[in-house]
Amino acid sequence: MKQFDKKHLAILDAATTAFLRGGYLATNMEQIAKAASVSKQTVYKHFASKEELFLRIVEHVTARATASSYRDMSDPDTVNDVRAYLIAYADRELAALLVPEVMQLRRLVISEAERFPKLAQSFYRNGPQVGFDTLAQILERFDNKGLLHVPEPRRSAEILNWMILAHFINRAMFLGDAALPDRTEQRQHAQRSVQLFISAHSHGT
Amino acid sequence: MKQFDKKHLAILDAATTAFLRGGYLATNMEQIAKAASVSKQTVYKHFASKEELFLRIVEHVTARATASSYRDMSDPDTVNDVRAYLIAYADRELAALLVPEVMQLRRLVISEAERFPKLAQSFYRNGPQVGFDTLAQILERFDNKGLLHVPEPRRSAEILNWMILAHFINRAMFLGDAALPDRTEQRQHAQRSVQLFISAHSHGT
DNA sequence: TTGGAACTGGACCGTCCAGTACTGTATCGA
DNA sequence: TCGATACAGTACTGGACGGTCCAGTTCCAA
Repeated sequence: MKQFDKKHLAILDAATTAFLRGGYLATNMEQIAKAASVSKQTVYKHFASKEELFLRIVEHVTARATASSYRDMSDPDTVNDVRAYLIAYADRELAALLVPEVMQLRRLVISEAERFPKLAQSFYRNGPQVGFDTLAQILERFDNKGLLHVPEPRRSAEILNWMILAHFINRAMFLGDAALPDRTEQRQHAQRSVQLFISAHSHGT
Repeated sequence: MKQFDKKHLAILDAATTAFLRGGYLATNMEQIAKAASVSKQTVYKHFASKEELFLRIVEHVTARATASSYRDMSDPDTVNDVRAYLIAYADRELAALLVPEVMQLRRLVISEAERFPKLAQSFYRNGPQVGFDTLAQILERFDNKGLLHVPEPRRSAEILNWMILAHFINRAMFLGDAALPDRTEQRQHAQRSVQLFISAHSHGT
């Protein structure tokens, strides 16, 4: 690996940590340079401005978080046990999203939603909305196969998605990452919320 | 009203607007002074520092928002129509919380959760947690009267609360206050989420 | 080995901002 | 009416920070 690329990554890394921790305004370019063991000039050689560096980083972290969440799920068409499938889905989502990095990213994007509205829109599209879409497709398949009664898959997906995630995410937004639930608590919550949803959407109720 | 109190209120007002709009760091004391038609000296006569002014304002707005939300609900013990009662509850909560002021306050507190952790904790206790408590009590009464089957009222309250609020709040966090739903959409959502909850918690399911 | 690109370290510029100091004026209670 | 207090307006201090500049050094490919 070239020296150039090494420094580039070091800067990205240091900037990611710094911005996620302190937000946009509270982070200064000298901190970043020092944390990357690099001179300020070098930072500006790689990134035209503080703003550009910030945008690149958010983009990067967003992509990483989304990718880790909605991957490797088995095809809902080959599934019979709806309950087990949805619990597995919920559990995976909780495990992927309830981590400090994603929580910090959320805080950061919300903080800067006024200053960088496009950034916030992009985050929402590539984050939560992907979750709704994925879940809506799954629910629609189950409805088609007669396994579940879901006349409005998109609405139901939005509600179910937040039944799974909202409490822990919101708690962490305010009380910090120390308030994030451990895996045991996550699994219990996955079961509870999916059970509630299925009870309401089984046929004959 | 004394001149002193008039200025005091003018400063509070101007600072509220400024901080809610731009956040802590992006707001400066001269803006506030000018917006309040007051000299900077006068601002510092009333509030020792930027930080103190900020804390007072958040406290003030939090109290106002909480008060407007959980008030004037009829006694759940005298109620027979659980569905209508919960829909009214949900609808009131949506109408009270899905307003720009509360959304801006949420963004602000989340932004500053690192810098002012006590503030964020206080917001969470006086906001969301009050909602959980209120709702948990209601559900417990209904369970006691045999109108609903809710073995874990606290957990159920957390889930129901976010079924009602999470989607719109999260959308507004990222897409801005223009994405807030109108009253019609709020009412529909109140019905949908309460209906889902009740379907799952009726006896015999 | 050599030439150019990348780099360091630090000085530097312009700007912004919290908080203070000072001068003169309006307000108000006794 | 008189004295104290609050006030406007403005200049100022001290420090932080984004971004630039420059002189000298290190790295690397040809």
